[in-house]
Amino acid sequence: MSRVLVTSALPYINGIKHLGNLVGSMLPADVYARFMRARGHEVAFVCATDEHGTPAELAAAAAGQEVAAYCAEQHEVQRAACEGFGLSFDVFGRSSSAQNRALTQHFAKTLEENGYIEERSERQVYSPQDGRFLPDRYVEGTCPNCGFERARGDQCDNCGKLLDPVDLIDPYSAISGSKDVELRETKHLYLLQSKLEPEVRAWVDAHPDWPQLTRSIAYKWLDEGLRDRAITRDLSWGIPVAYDGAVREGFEDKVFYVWFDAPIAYIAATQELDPEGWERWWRTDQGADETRYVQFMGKDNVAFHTVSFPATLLGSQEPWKTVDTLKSLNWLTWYGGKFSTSQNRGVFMDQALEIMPADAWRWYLMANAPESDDTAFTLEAFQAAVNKDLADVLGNLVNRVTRFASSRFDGVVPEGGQAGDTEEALFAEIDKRLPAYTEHLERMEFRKAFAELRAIWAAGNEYLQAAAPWTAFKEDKARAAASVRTGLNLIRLIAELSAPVIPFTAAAMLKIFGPDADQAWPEGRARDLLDRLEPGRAFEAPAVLFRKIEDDQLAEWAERFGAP
RNA sequence: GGCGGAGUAGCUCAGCUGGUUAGAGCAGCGGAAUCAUAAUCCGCGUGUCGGGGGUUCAAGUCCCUCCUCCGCUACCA
Repeated sequence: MSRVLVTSALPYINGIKHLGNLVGSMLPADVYARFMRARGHEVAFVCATDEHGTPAELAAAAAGQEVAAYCAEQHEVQRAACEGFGLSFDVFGRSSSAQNRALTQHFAKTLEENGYIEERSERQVYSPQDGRFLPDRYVEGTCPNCGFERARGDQCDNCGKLLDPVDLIDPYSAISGSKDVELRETKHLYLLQSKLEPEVRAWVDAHPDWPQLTRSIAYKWLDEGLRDRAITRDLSWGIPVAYDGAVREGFEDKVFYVWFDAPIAYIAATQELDPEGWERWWRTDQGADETRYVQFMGKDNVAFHTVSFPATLLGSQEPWKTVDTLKSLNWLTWYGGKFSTSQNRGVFMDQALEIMPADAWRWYLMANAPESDDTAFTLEAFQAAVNKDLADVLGNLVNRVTRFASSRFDGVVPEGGQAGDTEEALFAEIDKRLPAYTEHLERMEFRKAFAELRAIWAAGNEYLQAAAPWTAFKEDKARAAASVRTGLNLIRLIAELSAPVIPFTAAAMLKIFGPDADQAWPEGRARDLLDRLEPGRAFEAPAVLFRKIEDDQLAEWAERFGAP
């Protein structure tokens, strides 16, 4: 038993997330956190909404709301959706919390005291009509390279060329469309990452076990030379640039940059979770050196977690816990293209739960997680996975065993008979697959893990087919009793093994045998694991676990969600 | 443009440091069984391993080159 800190990349506040966001970090983190808990570890599973930045302000304005009210509302919407998906966060905080404000200001102050922060002046695009400075991508204009008329200030979407807003011909505000844009002088705090490069590099060097993708992204940044970066922005919504309650002179209309405060919210959310004991998760001098810290994120986020955030932590020269293991995932695509809110392409978390139970999504998404490459989501594949894997293989196994046992053995675990060759074959298979499954989960290789789990479900059907208690019942009742008892034990075992990925279903399966079922991760030999239910114990055949997806439903969804 | 990832059966993917006839699930075809959600189980895979060139006794696996997709490229988050 040890302590495991699990964080999921923070979902941005501007609206409910789609399935790709879900499987990109929050869902795999949940599966891992559940598995770690079952293994007996003390787990803190931490997430929060990432609430600052220009998009939040714009989304609030578009909704006609004050940004604080908008964020509060959207936080609740996202929290509810996560709960619906069974995401077992120990805390789902907010980057706008008081805790995060204090911590972010603390880090900035400490970094400055250590000589890693300085003020610099620069010129940025300002829009008088919008009354705000415009981030590069909110300035649009004609591309000087290809003539595309809606090129963004950071890059042209048409020819792909990297741009500077001042390069644009006829620039205008992407927010209001105003052509009245100008360059204005503004000063900001810069984090001198260049001075922290040796520390960050040494820290990355100390983690040779990271995945190739993760390491190569980190070294890419390091090898190019870490650049100093501005950690403040000209915005009103965010964490004030203040130390000890006093706003820094000249920074009255500025806040910390969202990417500076967002990862700090991992710590702040842990404080929300455990105001007294949070330090044992985060301070290596307070026990965190015995904590294993695992982060989940999409591939776009890797640099921030391997370079930027560590630079903040290391630069503080305080004993903060840094990440031990990173799991980065690729993208889930909508039929090979991008999920898109504005163009109504794809399924979003709230819609998903309207049409199918959480476990159906959880199973499909995790069994097909985009681990090695981007992966296409299709409704057809989803239908196949739900109908075949969940309804036919798993659901039907539970149904056939419990119904047969109920009708022939009066709803109690039958006694009599002994394990024979058929059972031995099952034991052998479980003894091979269960350790493989466990190992894959330990390594966070989810596709492999759930292929193994599915094989265990199938092994149940194979066993039943071979044991054929319906035949044995007629000539050798003891033999049938032994088979049914093994089958019932198998259902319990399968429930325990399936709980990290399909927790709702697993709970329903365990309930078959009463409310007191042990939920620890199964350890030991199949022979013993499949002989835990005492004969005579009553059980109740459950309702059908999974409803199938019919073709006409699929057609309706395809229409609704914009399937190509 | 630069860096990184990926391109394997109709679909979604495995294939470790090069070594017997390239695998799994789904879909498809044939059979068995009938406890069960017409659910299960068994059997069936001649694929230019993106194209081309090279190294080697031997390459999906190493090298070169070209093509396609994706991410990052530090002011979207």
